[in-house]
Amino acid sequence: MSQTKERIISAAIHLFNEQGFVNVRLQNIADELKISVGNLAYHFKNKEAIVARAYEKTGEELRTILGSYRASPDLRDLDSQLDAYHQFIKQYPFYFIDILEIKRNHPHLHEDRKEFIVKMRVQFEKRIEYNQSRGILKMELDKQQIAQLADNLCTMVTFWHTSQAIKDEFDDLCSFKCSVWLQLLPFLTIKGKEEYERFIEPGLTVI
Amino acid sequence: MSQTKERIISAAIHLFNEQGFVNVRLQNIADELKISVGNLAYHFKNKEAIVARAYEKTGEELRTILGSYRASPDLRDLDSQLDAYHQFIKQYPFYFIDILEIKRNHPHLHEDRKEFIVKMRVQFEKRIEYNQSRGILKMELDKQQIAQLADNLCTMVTFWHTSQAIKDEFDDLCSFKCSVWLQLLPFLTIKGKEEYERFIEPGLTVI
DNA sequence: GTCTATAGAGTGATAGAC
DNA sequence: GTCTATCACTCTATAGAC
Repeated sequence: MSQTKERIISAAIHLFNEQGFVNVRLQNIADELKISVGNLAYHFKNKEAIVARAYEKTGEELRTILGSYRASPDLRDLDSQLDAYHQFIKQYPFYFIDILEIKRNHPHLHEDRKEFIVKMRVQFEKRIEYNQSRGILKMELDKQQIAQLADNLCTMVTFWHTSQAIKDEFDDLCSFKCSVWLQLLPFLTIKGKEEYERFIEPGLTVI
Repeated sequence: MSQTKERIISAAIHLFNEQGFVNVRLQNIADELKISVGNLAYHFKNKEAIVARAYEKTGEELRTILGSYRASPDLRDLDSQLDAYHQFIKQYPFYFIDILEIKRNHPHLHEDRKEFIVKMRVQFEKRIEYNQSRGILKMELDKQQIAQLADNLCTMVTFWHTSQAIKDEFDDLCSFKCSVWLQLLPFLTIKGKEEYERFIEPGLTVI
């Protein structure tokens, strides 16, 4: 991909992050790069192509994060993944705003998102089950509850940025981890609490 | 307020719920009512006035729900409030989409939302503390964790609809309650579990 | 109160010169 | 590859007849 093309996507993502892609005009992108709208048209057929490429790029990042899942995902491994998710959220907040706009007007991109969310949920489920089998998480959680918990975790990852934005609060890592970990902490066994305290940097007291 | 004016708001809300207020044209509202756009202009100065009135109306509903908070909010009382929140979410989903759009372009309406969310969070905190003092919720939760938990509950109420919409799932009451209750169940004491099982209709097994 | 007609301000896409 | 100019379209707001 040509350098200008790259720069266009980069500028577009930057603006999408701030205003949502619906509110970004081709003119805005052109201004940001000090090029003309006509030049934009040379590199991308239309606005949709720009949006699609931006989503493609974020998709690649997400795939990387989801691909880093290991066979033995202990608590520290989960915590690392949360770091990765947080970095992603900070870098591509636009992926989490205008979600329903994407669903309505770019069904293909929405399908991709759905796939990502399913994968994310399945990973959370596997993590929970694996850590149950290790005696790290309580066994009282049944299948249905594990699915529900994994679902809640996905919801938190997906909407945490917007939730912070409403409150005019920053996307800081600690706050993100607290939101996520609080949902898991009460299910830790004694052994689980030990592992958590040993490996995870403090921020939230173990319950 | 005149009957036509009421009908306009009603139609507007109906369309906002489906497409988000940004995507609803004055023409759409007029078509829905089989009146002209010019007539719309007679009743409302501009589109913003329609949006503002729609939000005003939802605000009144929210105020009612938040106002039903009682001095002794046991688990059953919380469960009733969840019923009310769910009904609200089903009736006014538009309140939960385009949130950032409102923030950008209608700061005044956004301030109202922020106030509501603060009140909701404070109520959740009070509920948690009250039920701790009753021996229904474990005392291990400290101030910071209570605040975090209340915050997570608000996030769930705010984004549950959108979360369901992404998955093409319906806004059914049971699913909503499961999402919320799962965050509280692990903190129930023995006594708390008894009260939960006694009063709350099953759906999620007590942990 | 309700209508038609139109002004006026974008916005995306395209043609064609350099 | 990059630019200017312009077209075609959408949407809100307004004027004025009935």
